[in-house]
Amino acid sequence: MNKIVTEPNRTEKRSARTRRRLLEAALEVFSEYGVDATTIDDITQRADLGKGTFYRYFSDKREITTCLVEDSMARLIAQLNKFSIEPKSIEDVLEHLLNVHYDFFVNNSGEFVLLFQGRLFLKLDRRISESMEGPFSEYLSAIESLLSPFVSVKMDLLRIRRLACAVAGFVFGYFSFAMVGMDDDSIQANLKPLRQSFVKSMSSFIVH
Amino acid sequence: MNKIVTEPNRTEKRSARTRRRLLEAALEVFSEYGVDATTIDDITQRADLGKGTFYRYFSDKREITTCLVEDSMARLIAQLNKFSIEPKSIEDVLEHLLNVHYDFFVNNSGEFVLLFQGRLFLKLDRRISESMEGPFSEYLSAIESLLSPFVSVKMDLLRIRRLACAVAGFVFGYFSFAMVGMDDDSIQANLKPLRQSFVKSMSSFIVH
DNA sequence: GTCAAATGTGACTAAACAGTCACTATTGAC
DNA sequence: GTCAATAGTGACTGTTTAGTCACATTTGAC
Repeated sequence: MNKIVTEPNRTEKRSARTRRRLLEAALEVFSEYGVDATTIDDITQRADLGKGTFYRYFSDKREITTCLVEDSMARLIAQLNKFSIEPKSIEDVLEHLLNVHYDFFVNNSGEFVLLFQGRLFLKLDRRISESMEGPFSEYLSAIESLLSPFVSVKMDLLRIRRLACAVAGFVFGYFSFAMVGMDDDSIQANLKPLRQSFVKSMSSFIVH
Repeated sequence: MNKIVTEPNRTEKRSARTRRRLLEAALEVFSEYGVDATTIDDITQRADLGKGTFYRYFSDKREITTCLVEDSMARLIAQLNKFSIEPKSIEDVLEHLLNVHYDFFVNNSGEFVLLFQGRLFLKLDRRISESMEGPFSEYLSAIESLLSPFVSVKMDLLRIRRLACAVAGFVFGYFSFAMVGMDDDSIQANLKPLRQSFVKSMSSFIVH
């Protein structure tokens, strides 16, 4: 048998690079103007490509948005599953959850608007959102998996899902308010003590 | 001097009613499709009025959005300033804050999308958001006023504003996640214990 | 080099939408 | 009732944007 995966040639490299440029440009303009307000021309102009090139890679704005959301979610979930030290308690897990979210959005601030709007629009614009149930569902499942080893078997799945909602809601909501009118240092200085308090609240909520 | 405020005649009543119908219709479609995705035709069709009628009362979508936001904010702030019992401690105030937000969004779920998107879009679509700095600023000030009698004089304004951001962020963020896939009873049953924990965290954050 | 296959392009068409305006309907004053 | 003033209307125009396609450019095979 010949090798199935061949070395990518120049054409394939160019194609992959163009696709990447489109995705990067879309993320940029989405975070500047918002997903809804962004046009295809905004994306191709930012990417310094012709408009026709966009339609060679994506059928419409919904599709590129879905790609970006899935990619962002996959990276966020990967971070959630990567521990620097093995968690010993539910407090460790919660600290980890908040740390990962914080780091993720500080290092990828563009993703914040994308994921947050995507989530909020679930019940709004069906055209874009239907294809996003998947990634967000996986996201909540990932949080559930992290928590489940530390909660009693008696605790039902609904309760864990609710906790996942609360953690995610706290982080997203706090960021959405803090990011307006606060510099990075302020956010960090402020979130730290709140985070500790929040971990304690959440823990006591779980253990009931 | 004659009375300045005369009894409204039929024409004035009709005019007021039409304006109200437009505002109600706009709130409905905003919460269904999102503010950005809504067109003027969506609003007038929902209100069962001609398109021209819209432009008789509002210059564009930005203006009717601003009206709705200001109105919602005024009612939310009024609720914040109305206590059933005099607060005796910072815990009482925080409980009150969370209760008011909860009741407000349960009874006016359409407003949730409006205020939340409005807030989030502050840094996105300048065309709509610039006129909203005011209401949201007043909102944060209202929260500050409630808290200030109970915090030490040493506590700076920035810290209070941050707490206001955290409270608002928590409530908005939690709702945004909880409202998808949770019925009203679930939200209520779930938010209550979380709310108590959150009040304790916040209190300790304030007293340092 | 030649030719074929793939990628890139922007002028073009079609559709959606904002905003206008000459007209109709309703109301108030008499 | 008449007339004037105000409210309501939807077909119309101009603008913006999505999506297409005939052509240009780049690459791979030979």
